[in-house]
Amino acid sequence: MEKPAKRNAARTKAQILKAALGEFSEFGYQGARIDAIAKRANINKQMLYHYFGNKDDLFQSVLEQSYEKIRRHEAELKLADLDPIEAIQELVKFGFSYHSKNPEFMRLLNSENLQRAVHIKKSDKIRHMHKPLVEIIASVLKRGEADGVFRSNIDPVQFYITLVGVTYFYLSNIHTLSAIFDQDMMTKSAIKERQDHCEEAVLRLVRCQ
Amino acid sequence: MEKPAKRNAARTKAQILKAALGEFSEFGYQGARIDAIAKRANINKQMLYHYFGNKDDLFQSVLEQSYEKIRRHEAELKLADLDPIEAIQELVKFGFSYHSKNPEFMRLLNSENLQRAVHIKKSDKIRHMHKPLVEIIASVLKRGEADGVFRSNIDPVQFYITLVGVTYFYLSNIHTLSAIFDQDMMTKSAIKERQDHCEEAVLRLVRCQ
Amino acid sequence: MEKPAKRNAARTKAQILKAALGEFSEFGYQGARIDAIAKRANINKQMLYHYFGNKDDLFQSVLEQSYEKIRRHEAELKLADLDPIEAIQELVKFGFSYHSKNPEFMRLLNSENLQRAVHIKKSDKIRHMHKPLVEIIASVLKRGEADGVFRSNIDPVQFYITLVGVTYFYLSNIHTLSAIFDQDMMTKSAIKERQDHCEEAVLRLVRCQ
Amino acid sequence: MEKPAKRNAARTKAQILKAALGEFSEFGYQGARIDAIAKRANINKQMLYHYFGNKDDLFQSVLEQSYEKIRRHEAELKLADLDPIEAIQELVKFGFSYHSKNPEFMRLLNSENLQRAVHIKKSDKIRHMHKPLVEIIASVLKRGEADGVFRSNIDPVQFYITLVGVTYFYLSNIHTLSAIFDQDMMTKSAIKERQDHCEEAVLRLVRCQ
DNA sequence: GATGAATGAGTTTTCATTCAT
DNA sequence: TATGAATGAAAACTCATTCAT
Repeated sequence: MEKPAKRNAARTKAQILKAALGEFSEFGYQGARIDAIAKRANINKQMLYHYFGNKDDLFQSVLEQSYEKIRRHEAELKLADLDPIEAIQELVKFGFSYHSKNPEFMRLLNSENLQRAVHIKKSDKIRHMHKPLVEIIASVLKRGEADGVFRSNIDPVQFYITLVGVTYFYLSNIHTLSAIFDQDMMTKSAIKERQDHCEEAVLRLVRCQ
Repeated sequence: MEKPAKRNAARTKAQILKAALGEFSEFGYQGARIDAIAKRANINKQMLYHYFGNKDDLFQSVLEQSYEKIRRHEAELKLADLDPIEAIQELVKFGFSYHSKNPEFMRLLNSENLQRAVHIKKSDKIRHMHKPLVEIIASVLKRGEADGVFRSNIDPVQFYITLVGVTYFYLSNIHTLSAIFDQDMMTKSAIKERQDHCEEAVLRLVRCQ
Repeated sequence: MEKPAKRNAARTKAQILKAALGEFSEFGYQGARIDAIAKRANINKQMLYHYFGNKDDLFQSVLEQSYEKIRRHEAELKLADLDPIEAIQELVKFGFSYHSKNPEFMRLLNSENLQRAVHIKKSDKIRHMHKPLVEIIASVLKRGEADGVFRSNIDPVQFYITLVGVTYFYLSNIHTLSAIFDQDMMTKSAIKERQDHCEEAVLRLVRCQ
Repeated sequence: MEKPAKRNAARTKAQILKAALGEFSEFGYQGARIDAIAKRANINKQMLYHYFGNKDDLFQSVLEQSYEKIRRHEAELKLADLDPIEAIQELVKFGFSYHSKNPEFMRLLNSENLQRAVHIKKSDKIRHMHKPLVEIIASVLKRGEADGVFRSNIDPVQFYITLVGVTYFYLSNIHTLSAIFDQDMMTKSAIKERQDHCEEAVLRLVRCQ
């Protein structure tokens, strides 16, 4: 016998978050519709307000959840167990595969930048999520330096932004890039080619000589 | 003597485009308000529809104008007159200064990517604007290779995307980056630091060894 | 005790339909105003969109309801119980009294013809409403023929169109006819005179000799 | 050598009237657009206001011209030269052929009835156009009575309305009738069948016994 | 006589949010 | 916890008409 679908706060909330992620990432904050989210979540609109306050707070929750997810996946890379070069390669690979498989996150950030990061700024959760990441990067760079394979004095934040910039920019702007360069950049081979290029660029950035 | 403010189609159109650029870049396509554009342009709303059809077409016109502008500025760099290394440095510098001074363009692209490049895809103008750019880049890379300072077989499109990625990504995502890394990335010194980092990264990408 | 005026979907829908019938018939589809309908219905405009979709669909609903009503009234005439001559007289009488008392229906049809029947064509409901009517007419004609009072081979659809034509045309075009013939055709006596004339015309059409 | 297209009041007016007839009859008074009329007429919108005042007055002008045209054609039938039966047949035939070839007039009247004949009521021209018509009909009926082929005391206005009703109603409501009876009533054979039926109906109405 | 730029009020439709049950 | 009816403000877009040249 099926459990009754009623009165299950946790599931309702999860449904709403999932639906909201879909809607927000598809249309951006401004283009997303509360009605559409409710329909996607198969719940009553009022539930959404009950659990999440309003559209802004809901967006913030979605963003928090999404940041948590990517940071968790990054943490699972176990970069500390890899030698520095491999760790960098792993990071590039991860950037491509994660954003390819989860393009919603890029689109969420896209929208959030358009909104000048209002939601992130309000979220203590998100703002305290990134120190570990910087520390992990810093430690990889340190180890590489110690091993004599990486240059010294590479700023981990700058490096991270470059790493993400080369990979993420391609994927997040893939629509405009495909259009202006008149080539489909979403094909598997195009993405593979790009990934190789990025690996090259990032390694050359850190390596000695 | 004041020129009469009335009955001047060219000026009206220019006012509308300018106002639309401001509004669209500030709030994105979805967040922009036709009423607000009309008010900014100090014209009657109907004029906007008269000259530009509708919100979509207006956005497209703004985008076309903006692409024209940046490509025109790029063309004025006279990269052919510089030696290859200098040309690359000039490109990095240009990327920073142009987008710093004209952040509207990045925000327009941001919005356009959220819309999956619908407007660019409709615009023949834009789609035929980029061949010259690729050719210029290719020629710089060729010259560097001939001079023995650049590696061979660097794809100009890949290179360009990387070049833009490292510079543009920082500036276009500056709000979220500032928030998550809890540092103000919009200060002059932060931008200078980033620019140096980018120059380093891009040169290392193309240089031999 | 008063029933509470709030939160009653059925009543709200009925109010909207009634108000829409009034507005559409008074001004035609194009002349009708959604705002005016909402005001007449004493409801919020959005309710109208919530329940009926848009102006077109609302018009269609009004039309369906109106067709249902007249066909229901026709069915209640119990023509099968009358002898053929009386049945015909009853039909003429009905045509006059119904359209006199419910001029909205004529005006709706007037508007719908101006729109080339777009709404009817979209409505399966309406298109399946008329077979019974034709069958009833056909059976009256058959009985009259069997009784030897009516001519043979009268097409029921042609006959029905003529029947309606002579009665309905007078009432539906009463404004232009009154104006061009410079007589008030809306007086009781004028309508009575017209009705007698129609009865004469229709009976002469079907009778033997 | 071509005459210059400029500064020709008569032609401009004629173009406007023709365009207005097209637009008004296609969409009705309310649905017609001044802009569209100007475009159809290939003239400047202001010309329309210059020559015809406003939308209402323009509609009235179109209506007057259209009534003039049909009355002129009717007058040319030379019914006085025909024997009464033939004259009646001629009238039926005329009704069909005229409205088939000039459906704009019906649509104009359709719209005008929706507007409760406001324009006709304002037009002295139209209101004085119909006496001759009634007189011609009356004279045909008189002659038929004198010849012993028509009944006596047939009211010419009633008769005329019936005559028009049976023919015009079919054509003016052809869209709704086709839809509800699910047959294409616009085919040549359908119109021929209807015309025969109408002739039968009208003759039976006037003939003795 | 002719042009087309300009206007203000209005039209349909949408949206985030709240209320009653 | 859940439902869906109800709201008011605002969104994009349109229209008849007038003004400046």
